[in-house]
Amino acid sequence: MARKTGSHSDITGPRVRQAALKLFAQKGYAAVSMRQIATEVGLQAGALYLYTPDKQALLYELMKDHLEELLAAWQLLPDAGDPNERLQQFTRFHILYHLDRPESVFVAYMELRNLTPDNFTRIEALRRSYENELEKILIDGQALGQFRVPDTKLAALAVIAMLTGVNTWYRQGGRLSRVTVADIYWDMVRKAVAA
Amino acid sequence: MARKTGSHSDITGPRVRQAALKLFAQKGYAAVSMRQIATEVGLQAGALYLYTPDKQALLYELMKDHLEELLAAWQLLPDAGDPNERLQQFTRFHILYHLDRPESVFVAYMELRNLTPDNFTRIEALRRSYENELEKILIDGQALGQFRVPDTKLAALAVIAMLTGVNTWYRQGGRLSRVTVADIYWDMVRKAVAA
DNA sequence: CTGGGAAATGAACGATTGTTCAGTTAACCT
DNA sequence: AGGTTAACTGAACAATCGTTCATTTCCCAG
Repeated sequence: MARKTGSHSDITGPRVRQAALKLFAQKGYAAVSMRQIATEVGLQAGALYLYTPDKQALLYELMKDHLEELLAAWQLLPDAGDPNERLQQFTRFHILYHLDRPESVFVAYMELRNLTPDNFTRIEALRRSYENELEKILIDGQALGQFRVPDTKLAALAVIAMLTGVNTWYRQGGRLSRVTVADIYWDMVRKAVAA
Repeated sequence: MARKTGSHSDITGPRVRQAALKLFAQKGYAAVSMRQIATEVGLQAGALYLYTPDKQALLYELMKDHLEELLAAWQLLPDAGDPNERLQQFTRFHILYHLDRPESVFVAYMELRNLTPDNFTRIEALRRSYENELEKILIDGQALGQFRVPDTKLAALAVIAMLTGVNTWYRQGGRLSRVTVADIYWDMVRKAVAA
C-alpha cells in the first residue's frame, strides 16, 4: 500500500514539523528517532525525507522559525516611546509569547548543542538580535536617567533569563493566571533596573 | 591484554564519573555512548559496568551529587542574621558556586527529562529544597518590611533563574571578573525585591 | 614464590539508528 | 477513460546502541 487516501504534501509537511517539535520537546532531539516522528504523523520513516533533507534540518528549521517569528512579532508592536513603557511592553510580550509556545521555547533553549556549527552560528545570531532589542530599551532609559543598571548588556541577559524562567514552572490551571504572572514579573523587572 | 599496570578501582571510579560529566555536558546524555565514555577513560565499554549498574545511574548520581553538594555548601555558610545580608550572601554564593561547576550545572538543568520517573522525583525534591532556602530569606525579609515582593515563591524562582543565567554567557577571561559579575547581579537582585 | 581475587579485555547479543531507493498506489489532468 | 506524477511503502544498508560474560592479566597477601 502507498499513498493513503486524502494525503497531500502541503498538509503532511507541517504535520511532520509539528510532530518533530512535540517529540523533540518531550524527549530531546538525540532521543527521538525518525521512525518515532513518522509514527506520530502516520507514515513510514522513509516518507519524512520528502519533507526534510535530514534530521538536523528538521531541528534547525524549528529553531530558526521560532526565533524569526519571535522577532517579527516583537517588531510588529507599536513603539511605546517612553523607555519605561517599552520595558513594560517587552516584559509582558516576552512572558505571554513564550507561555503560548512552550515546546518551541524548550527546543530553542535546550537543543543548541545538537546543531551543526554552521547552524549554531545562525541561531546564535538570531538570539543575539532579540537580546539587543531589550538592550536598546535599557540604553535609552539609562540615557534619560529612568534606569540605572551597572551594565546594560548584563541587565538584558539577566532580565531575559528571569522572564524565560517562567516557562519552567508555569502550568495551565495553576494558582496564577498568565496576566497575573506578567504583572508580578513586571514589578520585579521595573524595580531591578530602576534609578 | 587485561588489567593495565597501575590500575586501581578507587581511581578509575571517579574518572568514569568525571568523563561522563564532561561528555554529558558537551553532547547531552542521549548523544553520548558508553563506548565514548570508556574511550575517554581509556577503557573498554564493558569495564564501565564495574563502576555503575547502567548509564541511567551514571546520570542520576551526577545530578544527585551536584545538588546535595550545593545544598551542603550553602548550609555550611554562617547565618548572616539580617535578611538583606542573607540575600546578598545567597546571591554571591549562587553565582560563584555555579561558575565553578559549569558542567555539573549544565547537566543538572538540561538532562532532567532523561531521568527515569523515580529518579526525576528525587532530583526535583532536591532542587525544590534549594529554592526553599531562598524563599525562606524572602519570607523573613518580607515580614520585617525589608523586602516587598508580590509573591515570595515566584520571586525565589525568578531570582534563581536570573542568577543561573550567568552560566550561559560567562566565559573565563572575558571583560568582567567573577566577583564583578556578582556585584552587578547583587545590585539588580537587591533592587528587584526592595520595599 | 605462589595462589586468589580484583580489574579489565574483547567478542558477542539483539535492537535500533539515519538514510536510500525501487516499487506501488491513488489523485489529478486532459 | 487513461496516463502522469506526486505521495508513500517496505525492505535494505552499514553503523552503532547498552549490556553481558567468559577469559585474561596483573597486583598483593601469605
